[in-house]
Amino acid sequence: MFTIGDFAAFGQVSARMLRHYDALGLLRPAVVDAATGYRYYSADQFSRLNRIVALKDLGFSLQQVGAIVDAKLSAEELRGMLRLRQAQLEDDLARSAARLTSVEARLRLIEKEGHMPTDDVVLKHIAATRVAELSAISPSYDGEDIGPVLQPLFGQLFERLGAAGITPCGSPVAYYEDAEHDTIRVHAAVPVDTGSAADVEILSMPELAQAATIVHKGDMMEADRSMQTLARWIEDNGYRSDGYAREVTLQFDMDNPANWIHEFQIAVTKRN
Amino acid sequence: MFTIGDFAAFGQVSARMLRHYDALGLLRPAVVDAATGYRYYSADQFSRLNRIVALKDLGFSLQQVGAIVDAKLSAEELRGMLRLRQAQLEDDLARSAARLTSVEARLRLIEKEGHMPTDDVVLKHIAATRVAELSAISPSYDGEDIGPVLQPLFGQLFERLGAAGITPCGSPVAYYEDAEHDTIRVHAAVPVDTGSAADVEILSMPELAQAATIVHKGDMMEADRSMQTLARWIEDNGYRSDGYAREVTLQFDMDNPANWIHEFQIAVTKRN
DNA sequence: TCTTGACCTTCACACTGTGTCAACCCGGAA
DNA sequence: TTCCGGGTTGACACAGTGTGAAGGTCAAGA
Repeated sequence: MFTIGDFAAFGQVSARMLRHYDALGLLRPAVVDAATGYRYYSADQFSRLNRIVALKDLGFSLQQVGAIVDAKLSAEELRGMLRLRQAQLEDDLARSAARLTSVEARLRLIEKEGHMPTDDVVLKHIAATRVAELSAISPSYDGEDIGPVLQPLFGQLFERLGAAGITPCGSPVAYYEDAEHDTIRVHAAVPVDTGSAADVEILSMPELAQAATIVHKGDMMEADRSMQTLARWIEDNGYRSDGYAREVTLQFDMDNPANWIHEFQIAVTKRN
Repeated sequence: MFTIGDFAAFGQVSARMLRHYDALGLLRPAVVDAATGYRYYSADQFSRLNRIVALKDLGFSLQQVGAIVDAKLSAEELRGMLRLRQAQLEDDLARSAARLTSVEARLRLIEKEGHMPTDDVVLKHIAATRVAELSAISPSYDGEDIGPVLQPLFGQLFERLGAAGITPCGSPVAYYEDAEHDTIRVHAAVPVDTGSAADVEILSMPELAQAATIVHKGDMMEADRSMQTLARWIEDNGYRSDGYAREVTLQFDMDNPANWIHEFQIAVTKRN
């Protein structure tokens, strides 16, 4: 017979936990003194305790551990749980690794620049969106060329939507595609719930499973700054980017580009 | 201006969390309607939200995130936090990997044997212990040889301790060393707090930083069964064992070895 | 102007595993 | 008998997030 303290010390758990396991019915003391309430454990309860500890160390919750040790599960179910756990652990592993690269990337940045960046890149999932859009050709992927194409395009788009009585249900998005002869097709799109109009195209912008995003404040002429930060983050964190960035307009000010706020979203996949 | 729902949807957090961040002072809405209490966020708060999300994704607690984004920290402190985090992540990574091998080992076992083992191996840290002991030579490391040496040794040990008025403060431990001419030195030890006697040796059994342990029920003649389970676990989980196992007596019955309960403890280190 | 449905508010409880604190009781040694 | 270490119960705390109830608001359509 062991007192709770002795049993705990030997079993690598705290007395607190043994009481908790008692309360959960996971491990009942062999004897409880009716008068004093003292718990006494027998030596052969160590094997049950060990099962519990071993399972817990595998990362199972106490509830799962309870189900397993009380053999409420067939071998088949058990295998299922283990497989599930295995998958979760592989996931954990990947996530930890990704965090580690991120932290290391930040450390390198801080060593090099003496401070941490304040424009932060965030990985997002972007759902497919139904949009109304117009598109046109720009001679190059260059702020100077694109602006003059995009602005009137949005103007026209909103005008036509207004005429058709359609209200946008989200922020305007610009996106780009390579077109013939090294030109760029520029799309001006805006999410809409429902409705259609003959003079705008309605389509679904595909989801981006993983997109690296950054918020850019100010004139699009200075978009390069943010795009470089983004590119560097992608490089440093072990991703590869894919295609052109989408530009979501979060704040627009007709008169003062310095007040503009956009989010750039670029699809990425893990390298290796 | 975004309502909390829109801001949340765009920022990849739940509205619940935005309220929580507000409560923590981590991210206050740009405007709160005095009459209705509605929170409204401005577009340029996305960059702060992104910082928060990015830092949180690195695994920092909200409190730490708060300290970091409010720039209460020098670059030096920041670097310290990142280094610490880096170390923790490396740790996480190792732990996840170890769990994964364990789970995989169990899956293999279950595939091969159709059920999960009920004798569970647990990794423990064993602290250095002050013990009183006697030792003798056994011709081999073999149940048949060791038993007859060990039993009387413990008898004598307890007798002498009793005579010296010393009370053990833990369970008896047997351990082994190679001796000359392929013989084995057998130690019969028992933890004592204090006191000494001329006719027993007092020494400190060294700690075992990592020991794989298993509970063995029954006669020591059948110790092999448990030792094999132990050896296999060590192999399957990517450890290497080191020296002989210690045998801790948890339950002793003079008359019936079937009631004996021992724990075997063997020092291990990670392979690779 | 009224209804409706989606969205907002606060408050509160839940989860998990563990530590810690308080107030009090018990067992064995001096 | 007294004292101390250790036992008992009960409660609160952490962190981050989900969920639900009870009720107020906004915007669009009838």
